[in-house]
Amino acid sequence: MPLFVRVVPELSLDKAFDYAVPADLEGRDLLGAKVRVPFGSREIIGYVVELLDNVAELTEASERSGRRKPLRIREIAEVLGARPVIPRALLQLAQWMSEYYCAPLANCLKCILPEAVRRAQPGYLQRLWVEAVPNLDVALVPAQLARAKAQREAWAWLQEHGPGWLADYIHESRIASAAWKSLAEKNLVVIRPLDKERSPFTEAAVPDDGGHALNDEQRSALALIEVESARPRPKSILLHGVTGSGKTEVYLRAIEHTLERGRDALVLVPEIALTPQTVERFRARFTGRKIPIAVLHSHLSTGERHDQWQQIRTGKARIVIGARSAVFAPMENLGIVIVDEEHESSYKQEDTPHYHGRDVAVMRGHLEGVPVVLGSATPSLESYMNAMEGKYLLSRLTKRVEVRVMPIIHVLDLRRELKGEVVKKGSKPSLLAPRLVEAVNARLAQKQQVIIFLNRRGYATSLQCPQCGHTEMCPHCSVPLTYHRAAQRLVCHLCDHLVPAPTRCPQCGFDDYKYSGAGTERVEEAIDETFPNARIARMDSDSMRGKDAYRRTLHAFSDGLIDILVGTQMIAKGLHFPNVTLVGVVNADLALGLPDFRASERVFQQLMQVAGRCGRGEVEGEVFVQTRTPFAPAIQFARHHDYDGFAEQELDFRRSLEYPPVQRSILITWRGRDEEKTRYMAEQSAKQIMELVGAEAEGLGPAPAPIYKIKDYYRYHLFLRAARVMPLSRKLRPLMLEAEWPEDMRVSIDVDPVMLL
DNA sequence: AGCACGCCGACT
DNA sequence: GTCGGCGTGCTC
Repeated sequence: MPLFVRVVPELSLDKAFDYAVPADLEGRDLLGAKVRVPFGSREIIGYVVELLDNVAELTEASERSGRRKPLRIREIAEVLGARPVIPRALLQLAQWMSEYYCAPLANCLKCILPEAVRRAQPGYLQRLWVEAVPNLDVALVPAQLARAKAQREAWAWLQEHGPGWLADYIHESRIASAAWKSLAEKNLVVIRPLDKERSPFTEAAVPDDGGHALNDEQRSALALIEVESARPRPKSILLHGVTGSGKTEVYLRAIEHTLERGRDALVLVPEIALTPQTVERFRARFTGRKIPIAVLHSHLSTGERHDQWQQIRTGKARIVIGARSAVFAPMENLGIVIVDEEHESSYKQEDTPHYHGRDVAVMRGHLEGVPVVLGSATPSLESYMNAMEGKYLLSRLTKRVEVRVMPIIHVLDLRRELKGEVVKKGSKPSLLAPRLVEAVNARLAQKQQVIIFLNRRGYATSLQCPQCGHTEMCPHCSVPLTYHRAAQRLVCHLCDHLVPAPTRCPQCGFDDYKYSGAGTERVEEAIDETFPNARIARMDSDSMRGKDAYRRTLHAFSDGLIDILVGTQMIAKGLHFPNVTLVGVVNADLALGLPDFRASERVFQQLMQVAGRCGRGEVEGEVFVQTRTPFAPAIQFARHHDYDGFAEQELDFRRSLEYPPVQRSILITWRGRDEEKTRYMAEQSAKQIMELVGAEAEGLGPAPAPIYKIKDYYRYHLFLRAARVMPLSRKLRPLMLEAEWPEDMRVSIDVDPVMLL
């Protein structure tokens, strides 16, 4: 019987507090329970994260703070709910994350319990709404607040932004809640709880597609999963299947098998792939059989999320489909985890804790004794290496279903293709090589469809003066501004800084300013000119602002109302259009130039991914890749559809430089407004870190980050490499969590970083 | 996070 | 003098 428990408060407080268990609560299942506890002069909500059996275990803090008055241990006031809100396995998972990713436990618990669920007490769908008292003589107010600066600011904020959610305003305006409350007490504003409305779930009936016969490869993949499911300590399985090889069918069968065994299934997909299309595929198979499916994605309202979560927690949902954070779905009867497109970098969370959905999934599977299936046409080198070393099992699907062949990939060397071209004064250089144009025309003539792909990030249109070479930079970030033609503006992609596009060069005054580069806008325009009779649509995050725009464009394309689809990443993923027979890649070089050791891997993955978009129907597909570096390994191996070849050579490269996955890595970033101070802090604490880790890790830096400044914060990196992460994390964690940094200095620690910018 | 405590400047 | 705003520190 535990005498004491450790509780993490439901506050943005990265600490745990110990409480005594009163006699009347003995025998209750407390681990993971939501509790009400006394806290200073008030009572708060918290979660029991540990059971302590004797006094000796009580707060190590009592030793540290021992010099002061002895610690008083108070009792739990109440246990909320009949059983713990956090399933045991998830609590363990949070504890592992906290250690591995060097993050506060409270922070990891937040990942596990969605906001909507944590706030879920009586008025769980209510939030505080603030608005000015109507019919107030606005002119008189400032005088009334003459002595209250913060309240004046809050009042001004409200005048400017109108009524809104109090929590949002406190956050955005950085004016403390006290000021707002004072305004309310002075009857200048009204703060009241308001329902955040919940939209009903639209459930269209979908016919059961019954499933297709499996080919030999699919059958053996399934067999492997089934055998593994039966083991007490199953290994994770890497399912390497080329695009169009029927991975999804294998998932569906594996899920069926799991359900038959009376267990539930969790499916993770990348955020961008979590489209109605994807979910349909699962619903088609299972809803007909009355198997409830829960979906978790970022666009759910608070209420919807809460509902879905409860469905899962109470065991009603048998299948859960969701993006990264769904890895924490509170299932208690888990039988299998599937991570589709496991190589996707969107599985990595960009803020603390910097966890990787795929890796957390693998750990969850390990903790719960269930197999984790990692699927991809282009596995990450991390997973590939794990498979080669026997840490994961490997299953392969090398053939496309229904005897469809892989598309032929033509590499067009732009340096040659466009050589003969004379760029006339005042005209723009061609974007598409004549051979590509010819091929597109041929396909259009046969009433087939075409996808033109370009990488927006690398290919953003920066503004360069043809006379002096001056490039307009963002004043707050060290990146060039991007030209948006429709709005005639220059925009920063990092901080959204926005200025009207200048008509003359700010540097030398040159007034025949040409906008170079080729964003989707420019490509669409060029394609319009080149193929005047084709119906063209553009798809990128700018043109797809509306909620429905995405779906409608895809429908139009699928119905054959569009001939050429131009777009970014968005159209590279998982779309299935049998009539697409040609894919053009405007420029494959972009990402190769990035200061990131994974650049080559990304280019390869992207090319394979895009190539997979065509030849999914009866007619053989064809891919044209334009590049100025035709002999780059990423391009050559992609051309031959040779994943293994690429992986092996890339792994050699990583081995020679001791980069991940051969060595593991941790990236520490210092950010500060003052350039000198930031550099100094980085150097000082880097020195401290290197002393601490000793020979265990090798450190590169501290050095200015590749993107030196973002939103007016200067950034310094320290890149640590080591054979193993956990020992390093254990050493770094206390240092990172306990260190006190000067005001306006932020430090982040990223274990297994994906982006090094 | 929120709530005490305490300092400080502005007014009955 | 004293009232209320706002900075600091602490909560098992």
